Amino acid sequence: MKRSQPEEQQGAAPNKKSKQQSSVPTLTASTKAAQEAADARLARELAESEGLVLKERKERKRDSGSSKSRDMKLEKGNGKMVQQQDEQKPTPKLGSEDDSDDDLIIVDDPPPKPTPKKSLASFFAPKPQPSPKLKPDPEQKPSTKRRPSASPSKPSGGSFFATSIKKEAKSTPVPSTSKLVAVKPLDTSLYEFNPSTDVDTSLWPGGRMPYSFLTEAFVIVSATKSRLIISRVLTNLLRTAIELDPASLQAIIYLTTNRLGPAHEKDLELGIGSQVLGKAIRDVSGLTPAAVKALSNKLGDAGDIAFEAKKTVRLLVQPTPLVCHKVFSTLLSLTRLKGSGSQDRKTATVKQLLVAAKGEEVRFITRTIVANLRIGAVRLSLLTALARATCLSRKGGVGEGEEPEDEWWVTKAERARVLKELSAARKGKIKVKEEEERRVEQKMEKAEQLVRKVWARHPQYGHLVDALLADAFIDLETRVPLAVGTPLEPMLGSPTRALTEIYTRLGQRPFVAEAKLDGQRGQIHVSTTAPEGAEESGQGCWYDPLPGTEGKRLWVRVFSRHLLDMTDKYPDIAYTLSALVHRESTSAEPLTDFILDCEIVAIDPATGALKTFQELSYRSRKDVEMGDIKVRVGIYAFDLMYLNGESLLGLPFRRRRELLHERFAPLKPSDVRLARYDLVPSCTDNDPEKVKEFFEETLKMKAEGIMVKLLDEAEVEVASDEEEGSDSSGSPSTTSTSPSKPSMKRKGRRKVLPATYEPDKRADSWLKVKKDYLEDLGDSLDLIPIGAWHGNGRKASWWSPILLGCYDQDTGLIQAVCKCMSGFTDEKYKEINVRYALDGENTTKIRPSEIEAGNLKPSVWFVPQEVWEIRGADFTLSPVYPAAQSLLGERGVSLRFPRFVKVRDDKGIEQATSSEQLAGLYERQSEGGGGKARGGEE
DNA sequence: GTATACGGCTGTC
DNA sequence: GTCAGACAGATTCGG
DNA sequence: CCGAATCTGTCTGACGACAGCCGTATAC
Repeated sequence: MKRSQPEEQQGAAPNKKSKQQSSVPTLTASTKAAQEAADARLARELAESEGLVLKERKERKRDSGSSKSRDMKLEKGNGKMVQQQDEQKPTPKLGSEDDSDDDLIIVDDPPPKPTPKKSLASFFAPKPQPSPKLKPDPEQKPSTKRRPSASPSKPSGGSFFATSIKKEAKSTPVPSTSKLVAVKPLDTSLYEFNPSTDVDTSLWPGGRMPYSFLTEAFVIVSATKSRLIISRVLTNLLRTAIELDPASLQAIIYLTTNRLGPAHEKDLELGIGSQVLGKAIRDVSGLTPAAVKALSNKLGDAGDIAFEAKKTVRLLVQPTPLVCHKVFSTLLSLTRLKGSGSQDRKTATVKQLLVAAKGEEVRFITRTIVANLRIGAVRLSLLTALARATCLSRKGGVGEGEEPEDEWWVTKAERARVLKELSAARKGKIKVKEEEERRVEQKMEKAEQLVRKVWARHPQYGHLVDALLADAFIDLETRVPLAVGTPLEPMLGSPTRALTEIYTRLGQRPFVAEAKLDGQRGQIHVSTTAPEGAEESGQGCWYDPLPGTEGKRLWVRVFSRHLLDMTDKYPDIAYTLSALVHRESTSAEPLTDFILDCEIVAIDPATGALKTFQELSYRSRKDVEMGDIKVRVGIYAFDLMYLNGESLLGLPFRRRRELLHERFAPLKPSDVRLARYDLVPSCTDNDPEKVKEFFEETLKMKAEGIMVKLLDEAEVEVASDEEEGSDSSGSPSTTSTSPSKPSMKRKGRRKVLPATYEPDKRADSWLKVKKDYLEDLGDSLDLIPIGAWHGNGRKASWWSPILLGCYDQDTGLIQAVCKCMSGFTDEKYKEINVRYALDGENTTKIRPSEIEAGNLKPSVWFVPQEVWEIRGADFTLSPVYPAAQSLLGERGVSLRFPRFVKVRDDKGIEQATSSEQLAGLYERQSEGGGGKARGGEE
């Protein structure tokens, strides 16, 4: 790849010789790649310094005087450690700077970076009081409601800290954690909170942020639903990291977003789920499987279970505190455990973590391990927090103590002014509405927008964080640019319930309707000059033209919808692109690099007919060789985000589409082993009849429906009701002569719909109309609820999912068809709980003989008695559900995307959808006819 | 020791 | 993929 | 005119069917 181009430098100025100021280090392709490599290296090093891969650790230790001697123990059997923990009895000596006598992995390396100063803290900080209240914040309405106690583990009332710490203090002689508590709680107002004085770092091991500190933030965050509070806590958390332990920032971010690295990085699977973890919990706590099971039914969350289970365990020895960056690198190291015996080693490590974790740490480390943090904050909350934290605690770009007031930086002085204003306002002294605060808020919002924008185009925390730490927001977009080789978040469409809704949403603005093919989304990156460093780091792949074919040597990388790297799943795609680039190489402007958005669909290589999604999924996923491809695919392109060194994201769809059609005409390689390349079928005629025809056509080719895309930016009225199209087309400045009826509530606000490519947005300028959204087209069945499982998390007190069956009229048996958990309101769940109460007469522990359910084992069986209408998208051939199996052969029929619609009071179980009907519906579907498929209706 | 069946995890929609 | 629930902010209504 | 009620946009989490992959336990 060439020099990185500032993306979206408006006006498509064709030639931009890298105009970066030399003073602003930019993240060019090369540095970026180098960066990725460095990331990887760092990760490796971290991991190697851990107990698992440890090699030269001893040596290093010896050098650095402060070492602990026991690492070796770890080296032989991790599994033993747990036991040892329990048995050792030396009393922990608090605060002695060598306080780790026991040496679970995750501890104690001397800090890699100079320790942040922390002296001040001890002066200003009053004694840490262990009860930072979750107080409603001064400038916000007091909406600090706790979550309903549906998740039973949550502290109910009172300060959680206070209680948890008290307990801790009781059970352990030395309440070391209480010393780590923030002197001001993390939900302190942003204007008041000041990491360098308000956090007691005196016990931070080596100056690194302890895991318990992070956990505190988690506790507060998960105790509230208020986004404002969440954002504030996360902001303060990141600020303390930036100011006191920047080296941990990345680890902290990954830990709170519950990821181990960028999505597109390979081999980041933990391979640990609730089962493996359950075993670890049993081992550590000594509880019986039954006891754990009971907890599980009650709590419905792995972390809560671990927390409860661990309560019963008394450790004689206080484990050394966990530290954020170590926890992270330990998790990363789990990722690398492969091969025979790896399972045991993994559980051993997990057990060590569990043993080392204290109190709330147990809950969250467990959730982290099963990749379900349930904190009410993921990516987006974190990005805003990161932006705000950078505004408030910026590191880069300024010298020590310097605080220039500029458009980004929120200085101490400004914060003080806001505080003053707020307190004055509270006393009623000022009429003016918090001007100062508004100004500062706007500053931070601007920063949020920027960070989100940059993220969407380059979703990689490592790069983002480094860039922010180095130079905050200055030229951020060019330093962390859209780049070939790094995926961008895909643009999404918003669901649309009816074809007519297109016009109420878009008026008469010109649009294109495209077939929404049923395959797998692909984001294809191609370059004739690979991004530097890409090869070493194993990203993407060079493809030489296949022997005997025309092609061009190309570097290719393919990403999935969630940005996972699936390059080696589709070599046939790479070769096709090679042929395509070769074809264009004689044109005036040959293709050098580009990013395509497309759908990859299984096809019949002979006829080119599209095949079903299920058939696509038969394709192997790893290291596919051209020789043994069994499932042929076609590439159906629908958008172009980058072309020959320039980002096209800022162009209207009309232009992007033109470029796509001009430069990327269909290609049917003569070599059948290659993928076909085509443009997605589309219809530019906006006449409602034509659109409807097209929609039906797409159904015939086994598409799910259509995507409707606005061609040019437009200002549209948000529809009042039926008022649409007819008038709203022309001048946008309708000034609304208070439209028609005064009774109409909304008088139609106007809003701008961009036709640009908006990564990571479910934009209203893309509308997806799927057949199963449509009232009269999708498949709906009438099924009998026959069993259920205990719900998890939010649904821990309900039955969820619920097993459903159809009625086999020949045998009178009820055959399981699918599970269903979507479409129920909380109200409905309550009703279900009443009717199918665990000890009531409508449930049984053992399977009623009239139910046929294969190997499925729900927690309860329902006595069949009612019929529910269930909607789904497609029928699938199922290896696990017995429905209609006798009629179809080896496999039964099940339903894709099942959801509850309503109860059919008018039907008895004999009138439920029958096995025959099911079989019929499946067969009709595979014949390819669309059409109405409604079971059980007379 | 090798071949096979199975359970668990992850990722696609 | 599906869905419902929840918060926050914008808009409208009621007095 | 202001506060309450209502609507909208956006985010979050709780789970569906299936497929392949991987490690482990079992059979030969």
